[in-house]
Amino acid sequence: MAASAIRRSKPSEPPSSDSETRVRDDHHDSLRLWLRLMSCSTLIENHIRQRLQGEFSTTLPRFDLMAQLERCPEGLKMGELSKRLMVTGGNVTGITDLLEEEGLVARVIDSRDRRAFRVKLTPSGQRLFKKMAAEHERWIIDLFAGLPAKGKQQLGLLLHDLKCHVNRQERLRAENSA
Amino acid sequence: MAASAIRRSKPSEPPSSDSETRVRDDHHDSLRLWLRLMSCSTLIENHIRQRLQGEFSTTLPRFDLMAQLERCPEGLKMGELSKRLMVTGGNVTGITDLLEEEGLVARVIDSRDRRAFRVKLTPSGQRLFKKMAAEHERWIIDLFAGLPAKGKQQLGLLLHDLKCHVNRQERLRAENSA
DNA sequence: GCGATATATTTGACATCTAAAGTATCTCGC
DNA sequence: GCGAGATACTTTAGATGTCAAATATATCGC
Repeated sequence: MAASAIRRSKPSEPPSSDSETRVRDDHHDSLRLWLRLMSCSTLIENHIRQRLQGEFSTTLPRFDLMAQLERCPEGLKMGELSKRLMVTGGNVTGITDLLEEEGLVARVIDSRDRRAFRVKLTPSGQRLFKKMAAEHERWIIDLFAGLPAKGKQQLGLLLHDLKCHVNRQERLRAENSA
Repeated sequence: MAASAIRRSKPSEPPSSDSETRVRDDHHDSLRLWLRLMSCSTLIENHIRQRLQGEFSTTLPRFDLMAQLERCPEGLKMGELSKRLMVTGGNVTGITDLLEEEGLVARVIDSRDRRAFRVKLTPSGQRLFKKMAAEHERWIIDLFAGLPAKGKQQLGLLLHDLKCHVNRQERLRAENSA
């Protein structure tokens, strides 16, 4: 999480609309867009983080990890968790260790692959997560309450497009550098 | 940064459109919206982070801090940096320490308030940041290239609204709990 | 089967982050 | 001026994050 703020644009330019100007505006839009995305995300994230800490004495990463497990009752491998949470494997190891100490998740040996195991929610982890998820959902709903439904839908679609687009761009870059 | 993924919605519901269903859909939209926002933001953030590390051996928080200073040649107080970067003061202390060791920023004593000082970019910090900012801008432009300009503008507006809205909601909550 | 290579996870060193307590300085009321 | 409280910053302990190296096990070609 960070604000990633960049230099302001150049001071006022003459209001023309030749193609070069349009391109420059478009570039400027990209940068500004990124800053706004970042700052929205950080704002909400900090809010959720504080409430998780205040009301459940837990953290967002732990909540996120449990959320992934909750929708996979058969459990998930560490690597799978790493991919879904978009963090490194070492990080998943640490968070899983702590959740395991707290008795909320368990590492179950995978008989077919002795390198790996499945991480599962324990019954107590399931119970706790259920409570937290309900509260969490309410926080989000309240935070977004009053925003026009139409805007939310549009925003959702645009973010979906953006995500797909960025994923494509990353794939391209990976291929080119290979 | 985290993916913050939550339980999927309930399995298929009858296609009605009474007011309760609309409300439920709207709530579901809020949650999904938050997940998408988070995941877009994390995706791009990780991309930028890796490139900053790979090409300049630096990190996003350091870049962000320098970016704030670059647009304030007169320098910024630690508290001001903390607000703008949306992180705690202790965190700003740490990052500033490192940047200072690297000779990129300097703490300048404020004669009017001996508790505080102004943090400024050193000439060498200015030179380095200029280079990094140009590259960084190119990365963002490339990452967003191909996305329709109209969509970008719309997304920018919607995110702006969202940010203002969330800020209002937070203010309200703060007042109520006070 | 055996060795080369790939995959799954952990470990270690270090950079961010937070919350809370500590230190120094300012400001205001008297 | 002087003491009470506010403000600016640092420090501490601990959680989260990265990368790179280490460990253990699979898998594939031969």
